[in-house]
Amino acid sequence: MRLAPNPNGPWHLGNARMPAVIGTYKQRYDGWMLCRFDDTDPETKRPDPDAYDAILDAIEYLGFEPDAVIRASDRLETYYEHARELIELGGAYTCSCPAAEFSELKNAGKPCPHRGKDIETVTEEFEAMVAGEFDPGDIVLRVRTDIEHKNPALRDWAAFRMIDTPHPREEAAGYRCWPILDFQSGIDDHLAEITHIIRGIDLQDSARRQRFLYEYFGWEYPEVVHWGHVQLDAYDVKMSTSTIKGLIEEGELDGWADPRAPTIASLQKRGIRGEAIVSALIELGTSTSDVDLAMSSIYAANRELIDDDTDRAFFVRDGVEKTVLNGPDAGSPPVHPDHEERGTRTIPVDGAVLVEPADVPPNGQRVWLKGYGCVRHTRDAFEYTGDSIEAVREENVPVVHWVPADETVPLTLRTMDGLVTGHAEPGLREYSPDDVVQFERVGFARIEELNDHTLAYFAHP
RNA sequence: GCUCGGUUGGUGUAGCCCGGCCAAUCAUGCGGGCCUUUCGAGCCUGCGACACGGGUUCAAAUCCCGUACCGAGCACCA
Repeated sequence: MRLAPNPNGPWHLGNARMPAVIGTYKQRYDGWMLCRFDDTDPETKRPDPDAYDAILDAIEYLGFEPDAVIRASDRLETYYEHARELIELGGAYTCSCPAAEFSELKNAGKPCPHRGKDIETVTEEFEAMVAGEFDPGDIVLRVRTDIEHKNPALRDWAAFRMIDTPHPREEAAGYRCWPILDFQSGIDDHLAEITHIIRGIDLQDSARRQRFLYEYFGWEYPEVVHWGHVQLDAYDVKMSTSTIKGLIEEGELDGWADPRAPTIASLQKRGIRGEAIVSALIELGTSTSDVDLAMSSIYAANRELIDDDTDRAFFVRDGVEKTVLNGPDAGSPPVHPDHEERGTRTIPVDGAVLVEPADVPPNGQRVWLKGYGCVRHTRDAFEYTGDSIEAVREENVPVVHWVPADETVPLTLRTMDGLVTGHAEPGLREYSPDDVVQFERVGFARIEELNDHTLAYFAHP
């Protein structure tokens, strides 16, 4: 199996489908998996030098490890060798038609004048291409298929073209004659002895084109599956590498890990496990129709993975301060409601607490401060009532979260919808960056920074 | 315009190849209830789909034809 990403930027969620599905097949059938960067376009889909490692990191985060990693831009000589061989086999010719002109002929099913060139001329011209003696647009090497093939997409397709823009990788910056994906990946898949290809529906005709190549060389084409496009709900930002890249450059997004961007990096920041992403992606299967991925299915998978061992904590948004009268000195809610053995956390109450505005009961009504006890809203304070828990069970007194007014951890929660400020309980200081906690009645969050200004990323409810 | 592919509940998916076991699976979502000192978890329960029209057949989600809608390719992008 192979993953063949174009390293033109860090990954979004759609790209994760490759390792998720292909890597899972590999694991299930004890296969072999190559990661090959198909970086043969230094211009239009120009590789981003940082993306190579970012993609490898993303694959690792998702829980997979390629058995080998190669870059197409290291392998130009191999492609040239095969092009020479193909020319010898009569399977390719150099063509200097302007693109528009060739397209017209092709659509009419008519061969262009260059199709009949002899092998010597073609070889000579191809070597001149390799030597960089042509300018972009002047000439291409075409694969001779069937100019009258009923599917115009398959007729005599281009295999190599000239590009003046140097490749961003220094090792490949000297090349001017670059193969087109259909040629490059076709050759590479065979040389790497790939038996199964899984990729996007946009490459359906690509497989048909490559079969012509395989026929010339007498090779057997791998099993191939094409899947449709994935769309996400819950995001305003389109899932497209170039769109996200553009928004970052314009300053609309704060980098690839901005929670508003549907990127792998952003989900990682939010403390969502790669495994959860994989399981949601696996659920999509490999149908050729387009599919909508509900973020809720990733959240559901993640919740199942982390709920049991994630500690609980209080985080009060936009806290309203209330003096507490006649109550105990501290509250002690459990660390995890389903695991008594993990004990309780102690939250001191020094005369006043902060609660969320919506949780302040009408005057005269009671509310249960979780892990502390029942208070009644009188005048402008919370008066401890000493009621037993029966007040909650029998009399429907609401249970709310709270933090002490004095000793808190000011915290900014970064969500998909922007920043939320508030205060977390003092015990949050005991955690470390990268820890995930569940803020009760708010949701799961991953701690990013824990110094003067504490920052956490919201994962999901 | 030419070519190729697709269409099962809100979403995803199983079933389709090899017609009957499908009054259509599972998950997620949403609603209700129970439980719970979280709006989390758990338990119970409800909602909701074979795109449409013909044909073949004793029998069609499944096979054939047509229509509609969606998508992909026809790049010197990947």
